Amino acid sequence: MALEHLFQGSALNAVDAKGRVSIPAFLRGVVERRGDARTIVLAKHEAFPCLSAYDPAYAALKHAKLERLLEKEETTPDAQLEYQQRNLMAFAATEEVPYDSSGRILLPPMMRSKGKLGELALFLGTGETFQIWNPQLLLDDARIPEDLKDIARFRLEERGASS
Amino acid sequence: MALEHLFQGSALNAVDAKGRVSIPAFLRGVVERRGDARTIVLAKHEAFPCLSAYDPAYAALKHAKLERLLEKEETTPDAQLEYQQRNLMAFAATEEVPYDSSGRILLPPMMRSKGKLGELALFLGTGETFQIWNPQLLLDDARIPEDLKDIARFRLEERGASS
DNA sequence: CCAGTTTCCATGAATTCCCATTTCATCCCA
DNA sequence: TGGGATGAAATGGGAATTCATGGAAACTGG
Repeated sequence: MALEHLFQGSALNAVDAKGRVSIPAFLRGVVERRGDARTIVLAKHEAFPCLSAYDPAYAALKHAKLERLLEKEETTPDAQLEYQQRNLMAFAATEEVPYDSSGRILLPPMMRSKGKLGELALFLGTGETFQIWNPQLLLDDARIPEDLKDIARFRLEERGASS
Repeated sequence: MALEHLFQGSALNAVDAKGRVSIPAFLRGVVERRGDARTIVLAKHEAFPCLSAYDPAYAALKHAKLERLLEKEETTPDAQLEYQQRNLMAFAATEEVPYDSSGRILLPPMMRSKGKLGELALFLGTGETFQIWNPQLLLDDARIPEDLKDIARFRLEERGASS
């Protein structure tokens, strides 16, 4: 899977009282170049305490990949079950939300809770997808490289918050 | 990974009050021959106190290499985590910036801080990528060969600055 | 009619774009 | 050979646009 347009860079944006967040313009640019939707798909990240996000076109791609995998593999009960589970996670456990003309989404309460997001949302590009973190949780996570935490700290200072 | 066009040469350019720097024309030439983008990717260098820079096509190549590695490796939790970490460093810890018609980029504040760049930026071609240094830090680094420091000193004198 | 949403507009800051100036190397021609 | 003339590159400043974000207005279902 070689994608032309990759999510890259970092930004720290505010979540307002209504639960709105601006998706950084440089990430929106990638979403719109990959497909023409002004929509993103949100999911709980499978390993980290944050959200994983991507565009609908990428979701379709991932689905096609799963289908091909199923056809290749033996249709053992195990493989079938795993396929069902993955499909559930990929579609039932995600939410698709549009962003408005100013580039903001309304963070669905369930996702906000799943991602443990507070007043600040840290956006991190990771190539095929991007992540949305509560910056404090990232700083507290032992699995995150120190250089990346430095970036989070810089973004926090930039905004005038103390880490 | 055999690249046809390699970054080489050195130049010392000014960073203006708005944080803009001209990318030397001979480096821009390589960027545009490798792909057709007029953008460069900036990252903190992993060993030296400077920035590492390259073109988006090279970034995509590096990404594809990572993907292939993941597919080969066993999908142990360890391998998965390492993959996540590398992806974060490769994409979240970098910034892609376009250069304008006159060949200048706006140095993102975070990168300027990470690279400890002041009013002068020393560009050094290193083949697959190039580096951007604060010239004084290069002169102060014990790991840098004396001959290279001579080049830096020459560039500084050329410009009328004292080393 | 009210609470929760969604849409729309307002603003200040940041960033991009555009044009002017300068410097330097190269070229050309008297 | 000695000046210009030419062109590419780097740099400076200001105008125009975009972006993130706050708040008001309109809408909706109950």
